[in-house]
Amino acid sequence: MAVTIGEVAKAAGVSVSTVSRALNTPDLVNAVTRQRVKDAADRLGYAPNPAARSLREGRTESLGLLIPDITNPFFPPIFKAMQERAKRQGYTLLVADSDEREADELETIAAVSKKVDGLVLWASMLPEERLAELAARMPVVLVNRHVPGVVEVHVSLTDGIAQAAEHLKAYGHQQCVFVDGNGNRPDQSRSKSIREAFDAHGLGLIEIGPYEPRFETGVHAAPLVLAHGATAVLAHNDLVAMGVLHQLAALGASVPADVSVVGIDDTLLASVSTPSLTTIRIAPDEVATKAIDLLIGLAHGRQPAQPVTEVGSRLIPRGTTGPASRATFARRDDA
Amino acid sequence: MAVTIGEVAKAAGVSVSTVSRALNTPDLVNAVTRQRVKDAADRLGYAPNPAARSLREGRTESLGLLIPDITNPFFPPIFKAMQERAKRQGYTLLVADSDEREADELETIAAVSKKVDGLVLWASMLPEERLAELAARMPVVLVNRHVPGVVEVHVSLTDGIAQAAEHLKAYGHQQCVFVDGNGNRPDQSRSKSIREAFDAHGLGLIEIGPYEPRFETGVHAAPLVLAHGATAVLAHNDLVAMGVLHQLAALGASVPADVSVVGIDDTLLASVSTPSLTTIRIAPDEVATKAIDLLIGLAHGRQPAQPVTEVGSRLIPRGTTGPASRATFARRDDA
DNA sequence: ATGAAAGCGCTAACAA
DNA sequence: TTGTTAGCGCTTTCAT
Repeated sequence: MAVTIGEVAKAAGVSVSTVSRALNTPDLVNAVTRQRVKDAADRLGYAPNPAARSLREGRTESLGLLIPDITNPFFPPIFKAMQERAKRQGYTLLVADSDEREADELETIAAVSKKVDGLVLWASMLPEERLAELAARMPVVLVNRHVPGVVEVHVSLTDGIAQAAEHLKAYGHQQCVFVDGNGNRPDQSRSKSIREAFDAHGLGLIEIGPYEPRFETGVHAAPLVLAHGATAVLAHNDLVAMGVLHQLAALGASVPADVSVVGIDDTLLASVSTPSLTTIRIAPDEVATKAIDLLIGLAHGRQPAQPVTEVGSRLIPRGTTGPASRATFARRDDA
Repeated sequence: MAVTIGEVAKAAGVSVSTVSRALNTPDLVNAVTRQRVKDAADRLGYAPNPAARSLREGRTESLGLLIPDITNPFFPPIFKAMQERAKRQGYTLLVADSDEREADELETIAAVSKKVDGLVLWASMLPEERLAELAARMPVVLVNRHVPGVVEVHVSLTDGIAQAAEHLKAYGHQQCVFVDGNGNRPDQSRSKSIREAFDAHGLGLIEIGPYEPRFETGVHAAPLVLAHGATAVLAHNDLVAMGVLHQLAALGASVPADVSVVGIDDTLLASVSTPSLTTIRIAPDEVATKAIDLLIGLAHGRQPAQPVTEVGSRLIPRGTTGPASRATFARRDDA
């Protein structure tokens, strides 16, 4: 067992309460005693036992983050930023991956909830009532789910999508395809805001899906894009976009000469693809900071003024978008 | 505060020790009492307070995993597999990202070590003595670091590299470039085993680097590959390989017709690239399982028979490797 | 300014 | 088979 407060007390020739005070509320102890205690603590390599402290205080100084799938390259930067932010405020961040399965998510929450002071639930699969219940029992911040009365950070793609529409319009595109990869996840369909933005810019939009947000979805979608005679594709996310790029190449269509492609998320995939992928970026640091700050606030009993915090997005133009081809690939094929 | 063992005891009309026993060592209590206790516990939604249990038991039922950078797509599957494995044995896995900075790593270890029963340190940046010290104080499993006497899982690229050499040889390649992206990380240079394997197969090998393991390293390396007249590249990892692919395309060289490219790690990048990337795979589940099992063993006082456990690798042939071009790209350029 | 002691929730002696 | 109780390490009254 490690060194305890009692041993420090003995070494410094004071009582345990003095040690506790010297370390936690230094103003309450005489300067020389304080120094003596601190020296002893350093010398012995004392560190408070978090379990004892938690038991006494009823707080763990830890936060939990539940995400659907850490292998989705969208999440690691988020986690990293949250961990950073939490650490700066003296909290440890505990991540858990729910694998997008409701049962696993429940199990994980059960296992983790008692070990943390609050939870960030990202795109939870749980039904609304369950989330409401949970939020009534402990501090909870939802991301990309909406439950009335529960604190939420809402990642809005509106700006990024509008910019994408404008970008494609400026390049002369007229007919686009949106590859929906939302499956049947709650509260997250991107379809509506995309339709609105494209309508507003007078761009033709064909939606296909919903499918699962996988590479193969993009592969599947690519020939449909050509068949529809569209010159641009907006994919559900970067991974799907990569599938589109892959299959367009296999079909002999070049990007962006024949077809322009836009992703969503600005993951590592976007920057390493060839050509590099035009995509819509949500500032991971901003979401992370807001969610963590809100959660720590809740853990300290501070309810935010607004239950919903918005985080914006923007287009990152890269190499997969360009002028619309005069003849669509399909028609050119006929020639 | 949540429901305690005392409340369950009262509800069931028994003492707290009976509740504890009914839940932890059911054989020690009368069947009907046991049932009564369990019912009461369920009804009240009782879950033991982990802080109290930890304090009492001296164990946390948590494990820590320290990795250099979670945004490296190599790690998420590892984490996921470890979390899975740990969960199955009743442990919570706590990941922390050290950002490849020794100071951060130390700080993180300080923050986390008291909250867990043991640590998996992946490619730690700490000096050997520090690791030895730490391992003397608590259960530690090293991955990709070697410190005498400390339990270690060693990921061996030997098999995968040998298969890559054989694969390239069979395709008629004669001159290859290895892009070293190891920087100055301890114990992890891939150079030696690569040289040995290529020598053994009579393949010419030019090493460039060491650089940092980044996309830009691959971009930088691509023209050098052509300048050396090589027809194949083995990159430090998939990310570097992606850089090579990107820049080869920019230089007008096609893959695999002009140059074959092999990565290492078999990350998501490899499967989504165009063409898909031939790479060397280390089974993430195997490393994860071994490391976690070893660590849990140590936490229970079981020293492994062998301090070092080996995990192998194998080549995953995909679309970036093919027959060597008769004329190298550089020479063809002269024509 | 400092010390003594209670008590957070739990498990495991020890008693009965 | 069950109950009583000590004690894990810590913070915080309450005294002094």
